[in-house]
Amino acid sequence: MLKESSKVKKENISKLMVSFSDPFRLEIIDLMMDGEVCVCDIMKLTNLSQSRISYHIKILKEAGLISDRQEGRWVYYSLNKESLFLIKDWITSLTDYSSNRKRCCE
Amino acid sequence: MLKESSKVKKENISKLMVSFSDPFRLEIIDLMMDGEVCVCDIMKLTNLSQSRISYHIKILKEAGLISDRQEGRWVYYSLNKESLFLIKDWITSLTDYSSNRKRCCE
DNA sequence: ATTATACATCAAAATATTTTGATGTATCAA
DNA sequence: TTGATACATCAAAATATTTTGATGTATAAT
Repeated sequence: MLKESSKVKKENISKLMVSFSDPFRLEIIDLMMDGEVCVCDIMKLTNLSQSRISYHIKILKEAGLISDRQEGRWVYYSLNKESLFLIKDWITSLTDYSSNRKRCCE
Repeated sequence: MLKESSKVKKENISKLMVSFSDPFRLEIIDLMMDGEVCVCDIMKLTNLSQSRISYHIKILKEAGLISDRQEGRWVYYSLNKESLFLIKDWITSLTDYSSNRKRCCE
């Protein structure tokens, strides 16, 4: 079980996981593997509507999974590696459990 | 971008991510860090109703995140490490991107 | 056989998320 | 300063997920 001190982290994890839970967001994340993208890139590459993309981008941003950088009329989005490492650490903590004891109903 | 050959894997990832996207499921997963648990364990430790727990367990199971083992009247659930490694690998592939080129609108 | 326990399943209701199309804002080019 | 581009935001509609309470099934104890 996670310690009390990791409660804040756990809430982050929860938001990050939600941000991963939509197939279109996974597609957008996938596009960002190759580097920065702007909304118009995503439109061309996915055929999703502009407002639909903006909506999903917002969720990814609020979860802290992506960062943005404006340059003129364009906004470039890219994956936030720190968040990815946070998730990786959390998954690792799950795989590292060792005991296998039964505790059921007794 | 993921290769064509990893399409099936990608669908798995999607389901796994959805299974992580509910705070109560995260709690249940958290409990399983210490080893096997049965529904009655989870009931005691979380105060969620039995059918509610069964519902979430079902989603975790269908995503392949947990395995079950029946023993008499009890069903023991535990984390499926292979799935966890699958996710970890996918996250790693995201953190490993190197280029940072702009491709926007040109 | 009867009863209790542990859990699954179901349908309806409650709730949350996503999509759509319209409108708004900032930047830039002519 | 007009018009076009790039994107954000909004409210309503569409859709999906979650919760609830009831019922079902298998196992096991009496």
